[in-house]
Amino acid sequence: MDTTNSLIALLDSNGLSVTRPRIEVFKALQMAKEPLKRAEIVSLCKKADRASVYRTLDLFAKLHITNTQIKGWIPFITLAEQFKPHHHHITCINCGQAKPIDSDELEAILHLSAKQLGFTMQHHHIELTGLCQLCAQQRGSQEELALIHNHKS
Amino acid sequence: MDTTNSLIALLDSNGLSVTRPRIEVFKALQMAKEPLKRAEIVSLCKKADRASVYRTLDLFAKLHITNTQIKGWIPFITLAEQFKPHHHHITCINCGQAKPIDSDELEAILHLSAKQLGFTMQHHHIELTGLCQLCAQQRGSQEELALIHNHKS
DNA sequence: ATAAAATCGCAAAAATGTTGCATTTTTTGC
DNA sequence: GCAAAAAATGCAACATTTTTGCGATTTTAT
Repeated sequence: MDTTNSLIALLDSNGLSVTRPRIEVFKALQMAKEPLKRAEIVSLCKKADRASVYRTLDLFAKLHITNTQIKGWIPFITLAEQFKPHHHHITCINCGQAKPIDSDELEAILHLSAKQLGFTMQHHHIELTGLCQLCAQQRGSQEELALIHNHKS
Repeated sequence: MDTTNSLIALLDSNGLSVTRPRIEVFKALQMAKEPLKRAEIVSLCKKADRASVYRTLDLFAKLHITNTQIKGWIPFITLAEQFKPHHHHITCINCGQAKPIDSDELEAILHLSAKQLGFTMQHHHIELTGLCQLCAQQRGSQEELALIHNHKS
């Protein structure tokens, strides 16, 4: 799941345009597993002009969308924590098994809902619990069993 | 008082030559009250070639003579604490007045002494106390006074 | 859909950083 | 001190990175 929506929200809330170069730079940073040099970002963003990438990175730094660290004189860039791709989990209350939920639609609707309330969402945390398929089946059997017992008694 | 001696000691102890560009870069950093860009150091060091300055700054960073911090994509350089110019004090034990002592000869002889013992001095701390001129005079008078009293008694 | 505002792409220039090698400087061992 | 050896410099060309102005395009808001 990507966090593009939070980028869009932030640009929006600052009166800045949501443009293709900005999205592309953002996605390049999201894909990257390591900090990137600006030159690397330039070559990753094939559809964006070099100047635009530089301008975008300046902007991202000012908005604290990115962080910068230095390695051998060269600045390397990473997304700030709240912009890194993330996902949520649903946990089975019976067996404890957890599975990731990774849905762009979910993210989108959260942002949209917030926006409709006049908020710009910065961050969110979601906990889901339930019964996994297997546990649901087993519990079903147990209930049948209980039913039979009840009839007997 | 400068700390050039500690630079020389460090270069020496690493089998590195003490050259004019290295001294010049070091002094430029010493004079500077703010962190400097490499390009700024280049133009401050008029007698040293640009390439030498860059090579020297690489060296200084490796030897931890300098520290680097980033400001808007650009790395800025400062001397590490132990290489910053410093001075000592002498404090009057009577009135508490302190005055700075700022002597290259003092620094030099400390380094020399250490070297003669087979050491490469990295750091030092010196405390001097004494009587300032005024307090010395006053105490002189008091002693005369005490002397008179003693004679009387 | 349209006008206004924001941003882009381009291309040229400036600034910054790097490299190989002949020459010079520094160090070392008498 | 001096000569030989080792280390580092300066030079000059080159490579890379970054900036800039401006007309064209895209985005936003009505």
